[in-house]
Amino acid sequence: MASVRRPTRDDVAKRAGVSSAVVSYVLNGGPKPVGEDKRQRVLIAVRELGYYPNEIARSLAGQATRSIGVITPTLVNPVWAKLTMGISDAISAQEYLMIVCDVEDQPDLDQRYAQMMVAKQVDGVVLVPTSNTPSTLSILDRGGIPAIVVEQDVSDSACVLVDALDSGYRVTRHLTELGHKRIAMLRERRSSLDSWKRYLGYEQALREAGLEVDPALVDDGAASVDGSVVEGGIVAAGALLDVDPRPTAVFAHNDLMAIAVIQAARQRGLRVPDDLSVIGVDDADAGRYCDPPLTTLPFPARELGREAGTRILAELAGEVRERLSVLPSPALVVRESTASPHHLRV
Amino acid sequence: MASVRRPTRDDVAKRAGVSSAVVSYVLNGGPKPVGEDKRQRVLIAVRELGYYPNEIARSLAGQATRSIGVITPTLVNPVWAKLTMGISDAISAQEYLMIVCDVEDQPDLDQRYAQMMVAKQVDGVVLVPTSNTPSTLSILDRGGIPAIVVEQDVSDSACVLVDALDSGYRVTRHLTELGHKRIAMLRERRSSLDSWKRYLGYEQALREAGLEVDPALVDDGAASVDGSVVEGGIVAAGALLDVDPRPTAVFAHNDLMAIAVIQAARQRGLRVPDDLSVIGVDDADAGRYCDPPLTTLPFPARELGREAGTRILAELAGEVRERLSVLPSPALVVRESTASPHHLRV
DNA sequence: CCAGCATCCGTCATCGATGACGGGTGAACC
DNA sequence: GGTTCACCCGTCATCGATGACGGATGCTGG
Repeated sequence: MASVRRPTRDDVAKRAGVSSAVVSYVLNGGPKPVGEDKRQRVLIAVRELGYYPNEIARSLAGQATRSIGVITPTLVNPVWAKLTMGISDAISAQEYLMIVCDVEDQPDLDQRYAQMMVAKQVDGVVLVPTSNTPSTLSILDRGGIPAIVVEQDVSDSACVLVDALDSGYRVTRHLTELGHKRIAMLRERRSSLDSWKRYLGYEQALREAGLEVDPALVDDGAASVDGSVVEGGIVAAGALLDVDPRPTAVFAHNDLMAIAVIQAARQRGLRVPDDLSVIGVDDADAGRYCDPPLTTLPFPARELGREAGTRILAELAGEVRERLSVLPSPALVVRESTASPHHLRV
Repeated sequence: MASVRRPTRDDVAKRAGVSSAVVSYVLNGGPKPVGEDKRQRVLIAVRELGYYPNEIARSLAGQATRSIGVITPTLVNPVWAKLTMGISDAISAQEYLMIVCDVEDQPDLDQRYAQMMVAKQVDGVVLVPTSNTPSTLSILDRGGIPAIVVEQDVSDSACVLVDALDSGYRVTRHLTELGHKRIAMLRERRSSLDSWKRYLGYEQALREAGLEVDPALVDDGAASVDGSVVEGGIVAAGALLDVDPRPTAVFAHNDLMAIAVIQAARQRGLRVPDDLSVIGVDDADAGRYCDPPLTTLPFPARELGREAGTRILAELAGEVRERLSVLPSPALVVRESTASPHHLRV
């Protein structure tokens, strides 16, 4: 374990035979120019000592810590993991570091983390929806820390989200174009905003296709299916499949719920896509390799994160932007879980 | 945007009519006791002002930043994401924060991150294998920052890893117990240590079952299959399946490669598990929902992370431990991709 | 009544940087 | 040769905490 004290700026100054301010000037481009000879001597001393400034001290003196906090539900859900990487993409290019806090359903942990962010003086925070966004936001606000909210539209706060209405519309449109008339939607209770907007897109696509919205075909699922538990979803999916007349297609809130639908269908002896088309959202690994491979609308998590990171940095730079950033979903990935309904096929 | 200056310790002192040292004493349990009246006044002032110490300043003065750095290949791979959460489990309980750096195959980025960790004075670093571990370690070491390496056995460094030999042994044993005689192994080139140790376990299990190790049945796969690309693995898997006489079981390095094996088998008209048993490692989502559901040995990523976090903290506390922590794998999850070989069944 | 000793608490140097400010130096010009 | 002005660069207050150190206060006992 190295225990030699790291060289400080004063050490450099001494070795170069200049004052410590000059070292700062050379390194940070001070307000005044520095003579060429001294500049060289500083540079040499820096190299010889392997000096680099202590960020902690720099943060104290300056006002910035060059770090961004990320408060997220859980990295176990690949969507949030990708989002986090997107943030990293955007900020690491500017030499910012990322402090990651995963809340994972622990009540009030988001607020405690927010408090720690304030104490640690991060320059900004990206907040992925957790239990109590508003109070978390107000802690940050009181601490004077700019925040940007992802996938939630909180009034007065900068937000980044995907165009969920369009997502719902495009998914549903894919099904109507295949000729489906009875299209069910399996929503998710928790992420209400998204689910609701997708529902509006669903309605819109149905209307455009001249179809009625049948409330019996819309279900709010069970508890959220977060990264692993399909089992719970199977029950909800089953309810949808038992409606009479049975739907010929199901639009599930995410891929895991879509897989639940597939399994529920299998339990009832229905074949996918012959008897039932199923479509999800996210483009999760599980959907890619399940049977049949799932048609899905990818969720642009990484791009979302990138946008969030970029916006936070822009805000720090004093740029003003629209309060909302709305990103489009990528193109639909059509695999084998969707097809025209039976009666239309040869 | 709140812009009012946060109260400082001096503000508290002034309001309580005491000196600033007393505030510190009350808050941190100073070396000397504080009179009850003043203590109360400080506490009241703290509450009224909503004061909490500035961590940056505290870090400068004290020597600790109460933060741990994590340098990881990518959070897109759920294994590392879970590992990261495990670290968080361990350290957040002690009010430590986690700085996450994902390197994602960018050469030298690990070293740049290490340098930033030193500059930021994190108290410790958990290093998940990236391209050049040794030089990254030496940067940290020169900076006087304790590090712990995960899933790599670097001499002289504290390491945390799973008992890969035992993993390989148990996976293979499952197959021999089912009665398989020709068992292939699909290794991974990149994470050589793990793959090699599992191979040793594989050998051991074969020997115990009185079987020969046939080099033709061991393949080093193509490039790593990291979180998404199964396609590349299919080719390597195919080569294994074309050996004559054909293996009746394949032990794949991870679930995604196992899925590749399943797909290669399907391309050849082989049925799993009737004609071929397939087993993977990790317990990934994809394996749970693929067809047939994959038998797999879960990889205790979260526990690994927890152990790494705990050890770093222990080291900071001055506790001395064994250089190596070796964790066992969890119990095998038997699903439907493994069965007794054809000729043994009724 | 005062020395002696606890007990409290305030002063201040320190951590390692930043950058405003002002003083010194030398060249140019009159 | 003296003034003036640029141009450099060193001094020092500051950021917001910590905690060693020693001074003041009050109580006790001789």
